[in-house]
Amino acid sequence: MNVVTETPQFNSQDCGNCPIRHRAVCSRCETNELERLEEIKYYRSFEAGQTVIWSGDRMEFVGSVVSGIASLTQTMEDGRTQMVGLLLPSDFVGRPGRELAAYDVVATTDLVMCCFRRKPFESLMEQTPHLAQRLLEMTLDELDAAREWMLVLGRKTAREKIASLLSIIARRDASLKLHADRQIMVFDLPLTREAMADYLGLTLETVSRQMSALKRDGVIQLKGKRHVTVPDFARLMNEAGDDSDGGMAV
Amino acid sequence: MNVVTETPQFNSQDCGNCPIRHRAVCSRCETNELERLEEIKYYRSFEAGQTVIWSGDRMEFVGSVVSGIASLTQTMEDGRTQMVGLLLPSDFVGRPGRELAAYDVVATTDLVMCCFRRKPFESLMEQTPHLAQRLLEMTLDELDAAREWMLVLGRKTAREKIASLLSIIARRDASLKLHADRQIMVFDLPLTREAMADYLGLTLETVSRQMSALKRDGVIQLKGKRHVTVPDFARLMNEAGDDSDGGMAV
DNA sequence: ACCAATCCTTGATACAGATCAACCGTGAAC
DNA sequence: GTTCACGGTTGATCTGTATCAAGGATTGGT
Repeated sequence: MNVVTETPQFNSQDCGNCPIRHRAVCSRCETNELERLEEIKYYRSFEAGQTVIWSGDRMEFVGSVVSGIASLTQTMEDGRTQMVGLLLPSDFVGRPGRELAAYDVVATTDLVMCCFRRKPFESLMEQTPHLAQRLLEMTLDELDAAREWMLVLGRKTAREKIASLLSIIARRDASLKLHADRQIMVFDLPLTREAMADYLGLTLETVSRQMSALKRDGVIQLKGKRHVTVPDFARLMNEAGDDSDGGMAV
Repeated sequence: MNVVTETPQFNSQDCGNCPIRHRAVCSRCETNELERLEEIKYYRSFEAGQTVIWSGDRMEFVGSVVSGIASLTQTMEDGRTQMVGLLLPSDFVGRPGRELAAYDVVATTDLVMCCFRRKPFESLMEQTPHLAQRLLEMTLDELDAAREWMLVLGRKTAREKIASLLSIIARRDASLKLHADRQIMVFDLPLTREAMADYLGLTLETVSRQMSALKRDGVIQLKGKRHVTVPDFARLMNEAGDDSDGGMAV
């Protein structure tokens, strides 16, 4: 348990990002349910690189990412690792009903999480039907993301994999400008080359080479190692092997 | 819509396999809810190779596999395909709230599905909290399976991939004998070499070669192309690169 | 009995990405 | 100011899997 601070540095209003609470504030919630959710809520902060929870640890909480980025990682005995999920703000962590964590959760940037103690959360879920419905929606979205990623891992080339990852991060993180008829996107990569490799099922050398190739070919521009400009988002999508309309699975 | 028969060849009692109905028959269900579930239920049969639904089609139903095996498949414009899910008996198909199918669903063997018309199922779900809770559990299990598969696709060798697939099928399908201290498992492969390749992110030639190699090395025995005997399940698990205890993510 | 269609196996060769290795740039510690 | 650690780049070479190609086994149709 690598807790750095447990300072409640947000008040209730700041938690709009949290899909659980956000959804809880709805016409169907009775006041006391909302209060009970507040009672079991607390914040935790982590520094980049810290492990939030180890696979096999007892899960004392569920919660969602308020700010920063975390990753879900699986590791084989011989050290091969595969990132199985990227947790961006508003993503949910933890599984109601599960005692032990199945994956390592690592903060890849400084991270703030909105947590709920698991046991009381579970009982609240039984009494508050729309909590389960909301979690179901979120879980189905995650399942879609995982399946989309299976196509990336199983069938795409290294170059397509990189482009796929960049377009996912751009879609969720980038500041966007419209320029003539192109979408220009600018963002900071929250991942090291090694973390990108672990997500993409590649080595860090291959990631580095393909990043250089995409830069050379004008698909992206790099300032430093991490600051990325995508001059034409449709081109990036095309490099990723996806439909140019940028549509997600519907 | 490749419906072959819509004959209700099962009566209510036969549907014990269906997790939705199974769960519906519980102390918390009021009789009229159960009756409403019966009203919107119907069976559909498919022959091996038939497409249950195409990606992009309107989803008229959700449901679960009663017998046989189906696969969820994604295809890129250039024809590369990746299987993103294997649907075994009791697995759920379809997403409440989604209008259009995101994946092709194909019967890989003769298949019987227990279906519920989607719209009424959705309203029933809103009124019957434990249906959403049950679906949440099932979806979380699928998410775990998808993430386990991401490790297979991203980091395992061809030989390990084959062993992983065989052990998954063996765990769910095989008849099991205990012999001395070994677990002997016998089952029929429900997939062609090509379907295995699509699941594993390989070519069918590589699948064939690795099957031959596993046979040569005594990890499996083959009678014909499809009938598989695993003389020592722990050995197969070891070949898959997993813990020898055979445990799933918990 | 023959043919055609599937599904599968095996061999030869090509190539994408892994591996091994050297080196660069930056920022923190002393 | 030097050193060290870390993240990143690039080059040379190796190798696992894809690709291309030929042919075998089984099944069903005529």
